[in-house]
Amino acid sequence: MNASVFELALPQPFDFQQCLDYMTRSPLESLYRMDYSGVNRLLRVGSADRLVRVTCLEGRGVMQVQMLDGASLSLEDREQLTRYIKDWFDLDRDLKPFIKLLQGDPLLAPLAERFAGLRLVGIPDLFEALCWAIVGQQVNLAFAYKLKHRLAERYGIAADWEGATYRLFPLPERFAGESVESLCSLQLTKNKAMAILDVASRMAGGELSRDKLLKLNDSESVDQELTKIRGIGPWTAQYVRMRCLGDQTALPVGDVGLQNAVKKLLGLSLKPTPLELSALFDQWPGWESYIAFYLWRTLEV
DNA sequence: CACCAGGACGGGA
DNA sequence: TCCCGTCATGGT
Repeated sequence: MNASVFELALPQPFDFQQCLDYMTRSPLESLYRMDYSGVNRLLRVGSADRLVRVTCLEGRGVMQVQMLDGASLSLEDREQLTRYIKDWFDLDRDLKPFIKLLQGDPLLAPLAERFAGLRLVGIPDLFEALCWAIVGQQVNLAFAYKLKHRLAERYGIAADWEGATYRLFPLPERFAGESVESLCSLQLTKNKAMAILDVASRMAGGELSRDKLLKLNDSESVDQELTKIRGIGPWTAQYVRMRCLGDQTALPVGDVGLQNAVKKLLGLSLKPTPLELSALFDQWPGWESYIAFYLWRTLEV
């Protein structure tokens, strides 16, 4: 047994291919790279940047995590990486009740058929999640991916492996002393540039962190903590609760993609309003984020 | 050239 | 509190 590889038990249901399909949706994704059997990405583990490969042996019911540099992991590093991988693929969630909910609802049953085993792919790093949400405000996804790539390319750490370049999303500290103008040169709007610098500064100073947000007892407090930052509105806060904090009840009602998905689902002639979305989801309490995530998939498959 | 895109903000009723 | 105009930038 090589100490550079470890395994995690897979929950049921779990469909790795569904997760990979989601992650492959944009050819512009720059933070990880997929192939036929898994995904590689550069991650900071402890104080080192490690190239990590994730695959699944679904017959044995395990996920395999491999360090591509072949070097072993300390126990502490392995625990940290395990935490990250579990959050990335939402391995600790029991989806059985969710599948039951889908199957028992005529409106949602098709989702169970099409996406069974798909996990809500997370963005465990708060800074990355916030930046991704900020660059994604009110622009199409293709452009959002370009902006993220430019951020990673200019400010992130890179490592080459087998002819491909892998990038670590920049750390908040990297933006200390950066100007709004330098971010705007990447074609971020002024407001987005200022928001990212503000978030970076708060996180680097320890005032804002994922752990602190997780310790708040209700979603309203989280939204309040986040939306007090200029440039972070309700959509961004809800999005971060959904993709980063693992809040099953998060529902980005202002999301135009979700609105379009529901419009399609119900055969409406107009996009539903946030209020209408909220009322619709009242019948599925506790699984808002998963239903929203699955509905997003219906726009791309 | 119009309209859209996985919004945010501020002023006015 | 809710509504609405405005900002801002690339894609289609």
